[in-house]
Amino acid sequence: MGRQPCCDKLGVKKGPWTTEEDTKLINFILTNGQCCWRAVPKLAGLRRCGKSCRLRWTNYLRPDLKRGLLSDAEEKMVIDLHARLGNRWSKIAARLPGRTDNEIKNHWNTHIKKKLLKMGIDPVTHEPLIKEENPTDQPIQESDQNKNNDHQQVVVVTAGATSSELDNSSTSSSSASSSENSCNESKLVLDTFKENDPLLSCLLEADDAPPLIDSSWELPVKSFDNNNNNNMTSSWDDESFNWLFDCQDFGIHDFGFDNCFNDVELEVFNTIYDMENKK
DNA sequence: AATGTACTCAACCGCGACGCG
DNA sequence: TCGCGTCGCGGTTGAGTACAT
Repeated sequence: MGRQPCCDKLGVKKGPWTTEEDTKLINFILTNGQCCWRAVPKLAGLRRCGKSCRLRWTNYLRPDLKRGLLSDAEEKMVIDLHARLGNRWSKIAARLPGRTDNEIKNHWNTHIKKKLLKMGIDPVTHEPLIKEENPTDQPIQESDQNKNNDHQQVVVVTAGATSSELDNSSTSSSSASSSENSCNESKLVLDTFKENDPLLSCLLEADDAPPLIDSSWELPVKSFDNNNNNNMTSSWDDESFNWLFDCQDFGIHDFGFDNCFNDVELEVFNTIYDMENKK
């Protein structure tokens, strides 16, 4: 007996989303918030599987998403977190505000992996790829890694920081190989690294804080006037409006938001829209 | 200009985790 | 405790695009 499909396959559309579908989904989430994803397609009038709706929203339509390539600081952060957490992209993404697990995963596979390999670093173990010095293919002990000047910074930072700083339950291969003895020594190097990288430092200092992306993400629906959905007092600021442009060159009218925002917000929106068009 | 190849990234699939009755 | 339904995650795919020949 096979597993039940996540949704009724019959009549469920697959493939790229159209602007119209995006509009429907956005309108629905904005007016109802994120509820039972399984029910979303039906309620929003979409011929999509709930899973697909959730993915589309979290990976593409969410207003707090950053677009474009990861910055150098973000890349460093991803490498460091990957060394600690392994392929737990959602955990990594949670520490990078505005970035999705899918985006980070893709970036890792297409950019970072190659970069690390070019630098002679195994992207899986974060250890040097020097066969001559390690002919038995045995994992390199951390004390040995520290002697390798060529890769010292990255290797020490990535491997050394694996020890329960972030996540005690980490099961990545690199985490499993880290030893308690070298923890303090590596921590010192990590601190040095953090000093040289303000963003990394900032993010690492917030280890005990809840995931940034979750706490900061607030749906405008909270500000809806229940008596009149058209009279929304949105919590979105100008930056959020900008997202609508940065996202995929949509305009507010494409989403049919004309009725969702009040006059002031529409005016702000139109001003931004005009500015964007003049660029 | 036409064709082949490499690359990117949105989207899908299947599985495990979790919550609830 | 067990079974079921749902959600979220990570791996993978494939369409679209860029670049090379």
